Amino acid sequence: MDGMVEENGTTGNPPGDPLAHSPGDTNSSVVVTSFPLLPQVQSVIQPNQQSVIQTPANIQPVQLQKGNVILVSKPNSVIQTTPGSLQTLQVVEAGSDDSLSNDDESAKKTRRDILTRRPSYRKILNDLGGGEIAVGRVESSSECDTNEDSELSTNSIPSQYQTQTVIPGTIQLASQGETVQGLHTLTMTNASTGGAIVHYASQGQDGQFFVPVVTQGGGIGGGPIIAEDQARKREMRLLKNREAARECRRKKKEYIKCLENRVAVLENQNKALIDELKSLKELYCQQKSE
DNA sequence: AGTATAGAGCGTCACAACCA
DNA sequence: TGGTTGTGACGCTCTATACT
Repeated sequence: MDGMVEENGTTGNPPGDPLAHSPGDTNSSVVVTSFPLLPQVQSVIQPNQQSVIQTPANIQPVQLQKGNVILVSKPNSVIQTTPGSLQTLQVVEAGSDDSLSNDDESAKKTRRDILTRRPSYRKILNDLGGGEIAVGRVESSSECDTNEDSELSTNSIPSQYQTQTVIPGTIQLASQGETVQGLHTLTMTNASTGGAIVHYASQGQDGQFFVPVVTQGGGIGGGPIIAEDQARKREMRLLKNREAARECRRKKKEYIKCLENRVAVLENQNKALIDELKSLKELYCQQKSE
């Protein structure tokens, strides 16, 4: 059932989850409740079981009216979704104006998604076809788009980074609106070692780096072919590492969220135990005075 | 309005661990 | 032993916010 919040005992954590529960843990005291607005969700957390609220990836919003409480009294309990899709749990007062703030959040997110990062100079160069851009021969921006063999399509170049030729051997990357993002200049000069020195200049940072050039039609001894193969391998390695880094960061964030959830659970449990101790003390004092 | 700063995200590099 | 993968570290860019 889509969006159903189901009680799940000890199977809620993926293998290797650092927050995995120990099956021998039997502490439990308090039960929780049902969700009045969601008839299909009842008794989601039961006593004497490790408490995990687990949902499929496409969780539906769960709305609690004021006064309802999710009380997790089992040590190490967490509230989680399917692996890789941890959602933020936001508890707002039902019927209050705060619930409308979700629109602002989504609008902010949409705005952030629209705004794209400015690619690095190396990425720009790779997108442009690397060293295959002939020095002094670039006559129009469409020249760069003819590199059909490139694994990275030039279509990925944001429209605001379209190129224009100013002088032979020089490529200027002008932002849309001319001066919104500043002007970046790539100047390529010949190098005696079969490559090109690329000088780049932009706001606040100038420098240069070497780009090997593969001549069209091959060369003597297959050297350019090897260079092309190495460049391709490097590109593949970078691409894989890029994705690996992305995945690694996603896992790290997920792990941190798990830790934060665990802190919240433990704090709630601590508070509940303190309250219980307090009430037991009062009861004891009453009985003693009688 | 302009500037400084913090925080977040990203790409890349280096390195260790793992595997065939 | 060479290739692959995961992750920490570093630098860069961008955005939001505070301050002047």
